Amino acid sequence: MSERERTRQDRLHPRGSAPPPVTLHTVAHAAGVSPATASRALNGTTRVREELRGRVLAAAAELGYIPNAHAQALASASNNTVGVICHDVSDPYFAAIASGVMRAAAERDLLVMLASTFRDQAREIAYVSMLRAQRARAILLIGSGIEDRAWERALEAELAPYTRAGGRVAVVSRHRSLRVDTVLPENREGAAALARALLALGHREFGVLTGPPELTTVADRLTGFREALAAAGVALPEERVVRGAFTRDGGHAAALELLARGARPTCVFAVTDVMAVGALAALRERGLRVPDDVSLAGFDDIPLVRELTPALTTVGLPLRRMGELAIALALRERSARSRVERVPGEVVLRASTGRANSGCG
Amino acid sequence: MSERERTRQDRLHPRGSAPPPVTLHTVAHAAGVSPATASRALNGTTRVREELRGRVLAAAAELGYIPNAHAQALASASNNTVGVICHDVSDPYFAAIASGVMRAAAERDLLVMLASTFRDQAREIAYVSMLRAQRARAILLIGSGIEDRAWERALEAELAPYTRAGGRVAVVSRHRSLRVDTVLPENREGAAALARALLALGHREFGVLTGPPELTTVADRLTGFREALAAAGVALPEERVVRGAFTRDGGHAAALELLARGARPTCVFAVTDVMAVGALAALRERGLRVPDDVSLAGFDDIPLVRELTPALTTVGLPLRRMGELAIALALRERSARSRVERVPGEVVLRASTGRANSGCG
DNA sequence: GCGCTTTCTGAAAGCGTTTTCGGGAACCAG
DNA sequence: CTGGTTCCCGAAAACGCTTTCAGAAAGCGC
Repeated sequence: MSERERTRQDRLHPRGSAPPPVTLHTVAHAAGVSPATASRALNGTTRVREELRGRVLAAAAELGYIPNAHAQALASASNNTVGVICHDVSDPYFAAIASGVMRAAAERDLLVMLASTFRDQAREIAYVSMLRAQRARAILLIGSGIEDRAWERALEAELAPYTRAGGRVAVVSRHRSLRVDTVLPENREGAAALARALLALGHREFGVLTGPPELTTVADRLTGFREALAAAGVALPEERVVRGAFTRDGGHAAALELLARGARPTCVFAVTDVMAVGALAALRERGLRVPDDVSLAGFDDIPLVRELTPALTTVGLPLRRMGELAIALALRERSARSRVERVPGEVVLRASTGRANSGCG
Repeated sequence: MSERERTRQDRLHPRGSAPPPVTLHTVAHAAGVSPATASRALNGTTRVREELRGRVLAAAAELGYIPNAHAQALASASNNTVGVICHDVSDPYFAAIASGVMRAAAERDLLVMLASTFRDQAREIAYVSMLRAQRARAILLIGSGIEDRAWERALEAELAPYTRAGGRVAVVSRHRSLRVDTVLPENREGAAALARALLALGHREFGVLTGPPELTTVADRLTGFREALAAAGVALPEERVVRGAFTRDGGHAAALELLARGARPTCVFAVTDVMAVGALAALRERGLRVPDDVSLAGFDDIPLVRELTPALTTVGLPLRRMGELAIALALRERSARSRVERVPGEVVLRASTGRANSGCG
């Protein structure tokens, strides 16, 4: 080891007690082979005499060698990380999907870099950029699709060079303005099915709690619900659909607003379970019993709604599954056209909905 | 550009349409400066003539240059990622802490690599190893502390070279066998305070639903609860504390078992909210009204317990805050001794607990 | 024993940055 | 003008790995 070689290390580990990092070079030296052979022995890319192979492995174990992923990535231009950008990890809906992603990633020995925009759009592009810098093998966007052309264009511009360079992109629960692989719940059909189920229970007077209309998830569910009602000849006056933030408190506020408008529906549909949770609390506060006075339904079937009293009627989505699908899609053999995996929702009737009660309010 | 230079690129981007990656070299060339100057202009590490600086920045923007994080990490031996290993991201308790970590990381422009062991110990060490390979600036362990010497020793052996090489380690909600920075809820004190509050409500007959005893979080809470009862001269017979899995269903099963043993406590304490959720369902199934027939209390104050009916009495922990603290701790000026940040729990009485009812069962 | 494959191995180039080092230009005082 | 600073900038080394390329060793038929 020449004198020159030490200078850099000294800089990096200024403390006197700095242990010399063990590199492939160290291992190779200890095993009495060249770094090239050591690399081959460790990675099994090429045949290497069994004896040497053993020596290398032993030396590596002995020295506690851990390859430098950065050097590997740099040299081989490959990498076992995927990036995930999530609308809001503290929302159970996205958390469940993310959890599915992580499980699938673990099975494939991938490391996931998870970022949450916490509902701040600007961060999304910033994160894409960071993940590009990391040369993530794939980038997954979970939720947060927004109908905003300028915005989408900017995002697309950021993504385009990435895919052109071989990166994979997939989105989950986000509308399809981006021409990438997509896992999409059948929001419209699900909401329609739910509406039909509620109609079958005899409901005719509905109230709807919805989120920001530029979120296409919201828009689709609203559309599906509306269409199904229309098909049955049931009106849904505009003042009966009230918009709130896409959160528990948003649902709470929206429900209050609905009642404040004097509406006395026999059934309330919140476009997400999270909003339904808030709505349930709001209805209670106003002295309404669910489902006796008013029925309540949500969408998503996040785990917690099963624990509510009454348990919430909703449209069930295989959240974890969706996350797994996204990874599978992104890592599958590359195809020219973007694929769409539609996942159906299943109406699950629970105690929060009952037969329509003629007398309410 | 010599002919030689193209060969590598061709291999990496085999498709004929492969665009030439834009590197620092490209930018420098376009700006008519050397890569060294381009690097300096971009990073602002050294003064560089304003005019050149402008040219470089313009060229970078024009070409859509994104630095290769791997090359940067390799060259500078620094890195802006932190690794987080979480006991189970799909558990609301850990998810909330992780969410705090992510928020804090975002503020510091750090990328987080999140891994979940999904309660499988073996994965923990494997992940530490992967994060070491990534040269993460810090590694955070969330939960999953287990009282198992052999195990802890193995983990310690994996961590030691990492910290020696300058890596930071912090743990959250995990007992202190590892000599690293720690964020620790005051489990014992919290449980004791809760016990006192319950005693004050007149309860004398308790049942306890607990998790795997080797999880020190569980053990500490149990101890605290027990001690407070003992201090008040109230007995807690062994058959009244039943052990279950550390999950919703574990709580459910444990509650059933408690009743099956013929116990008819006036108050049940589940060592975690998640278990309490299952317990609530179980009590209901057995026809017991909460809190009229039996009171129920948990620990953690995860968001969902506020939505239960009745809302759950529990010991509140600043979950997000704990995650933030962990990052702050890990990134703070290095100190020889490991620091411990103790976070107190606050008893929050909600509707699931009432005054002791002489007649129960 | 001689050429010709077939295996395996090592030297060295290369991945895309950062940082050291030294030199040239510009500046100031004398 | 000259000598000494001060500032900027470029050449080149270094980071730790993978992979190409070619050479050495071994096997084979003749």
